Amino acid sequence: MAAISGGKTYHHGDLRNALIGAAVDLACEGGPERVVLREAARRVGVSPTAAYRHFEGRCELLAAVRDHARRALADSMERAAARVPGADDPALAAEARLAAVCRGYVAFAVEQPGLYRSAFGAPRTAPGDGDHGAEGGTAEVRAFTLLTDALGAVAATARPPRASRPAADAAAWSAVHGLSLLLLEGPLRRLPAQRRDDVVDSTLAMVVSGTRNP
Amino acid sequence: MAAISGGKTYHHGDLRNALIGAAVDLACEGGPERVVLREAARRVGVSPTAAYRHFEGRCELLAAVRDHARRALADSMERAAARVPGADDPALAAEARLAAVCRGYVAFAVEQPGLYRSAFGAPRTAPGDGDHGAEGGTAEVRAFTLLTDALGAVAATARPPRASRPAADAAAWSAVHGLSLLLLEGPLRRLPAQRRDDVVDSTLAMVVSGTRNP
DNA sequence: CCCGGAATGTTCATGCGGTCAACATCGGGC
DNA sequence: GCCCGATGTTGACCGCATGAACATTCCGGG
Repeated sequence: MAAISGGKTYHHGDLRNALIGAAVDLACEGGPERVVLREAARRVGVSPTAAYRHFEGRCELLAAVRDHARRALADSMERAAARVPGADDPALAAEARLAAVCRGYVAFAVEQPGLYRSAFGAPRTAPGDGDHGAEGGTAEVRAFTLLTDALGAVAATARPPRASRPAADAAAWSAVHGLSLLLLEGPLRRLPAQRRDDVVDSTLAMVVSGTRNP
Repeated sequence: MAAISGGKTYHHGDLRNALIGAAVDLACEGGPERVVLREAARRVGVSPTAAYRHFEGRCELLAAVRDHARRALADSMERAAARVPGADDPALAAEARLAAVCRGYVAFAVEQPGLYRSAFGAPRTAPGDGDHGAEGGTAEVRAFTLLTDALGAVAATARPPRASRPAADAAAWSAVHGLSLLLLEGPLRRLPAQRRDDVVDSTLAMVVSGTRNP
């Protein structure tokens, strides 16, 4: 059995998930650099090296955290989008949804800084190790899919139907991602909440405007 | 004397700068996380703890690297701006300069990834230490000033002269910063060079468009 | 010209983290 | 009921940040 038996046995039963949980907590508390094998093991009440039975090493644990963080980010975006009331004008509705999705993105970054910072970034621990994990192209990041779809919907309703948006998706993503990081660890951190809203609004305006106009 | 005497004396003569130099090299090679006191000391040919006579600790060394990186970034932007030919139409000239400044920004990030990544980010080493160093507001980052000025020039030549750009500067900065990071360590890394240019163009178009339109 | 303190480096020691190898224990399949 | 493989544990090694005590050098009085 792999259940949660009360008494602590020699074998944990679900160490892998327990470690991931602890690692996620660590990431929430202090970002990816805080995710430390020994500490995660300590929290689970297991010896420092037990993790190696379930992960290649720290990198792989971080990768698990990263996946969790990406899922959580996408969830935040979907929740934000779900809250926007429908509109009659499809164009307006599309724009509202785009804005909501973006807000959900930034909101997650601001509310879960540690987790957000763990969501991206190549596995960069050893100096000369490319990432051997998966991560094919830009896909597989649901957050990106959500953004792209919302963007596509706006473009589809544009007055002169836009034909090619060569890389407009990436541009929009750049904006929200950059904004998030500037707010989190960049020079925009420690910005009074109200000014922060201004900045967010400005950026979203830029994104929407850039989507609507050629 | 504090010069570069040939024979190695007990006293180095200019250890501080030598260490900064080594640290900058390290940052170039592997980003901020590669900046390690012991390695820098090793490269300079000095004992591991000698650095403590010149820096509080690793954080302060990193701060020195960060300042260097920011200067280099701003230089890259200025160089890029200096290369754009003048135009007759002041509005077009302003837009061209804005684009050039942004390109200089992204170019630096792509050409000097390690250094670029060292240029921002709060000094985050110990879990619970806010940064005690300076870093007042958003100022003092010459790169930001360059961007803001270029942006202001575009806004000034806009057909309906824009009155308030509440935080449009930050929006533009978000775009270039986010783009840089996505290209560097985000899902846009390992993008073929040509597609990369598309993405850059798209983003700049969004920035300019957002500046021109309400 | 000589001396003593202040700078600047060095050595030694502590503690944390990643990772490996050898050993212990448990859980099932035969 | 026994044996093997999966899962944990101990112990050890190495690199790094950092602090304390000691060594060397420089420089400004006297």
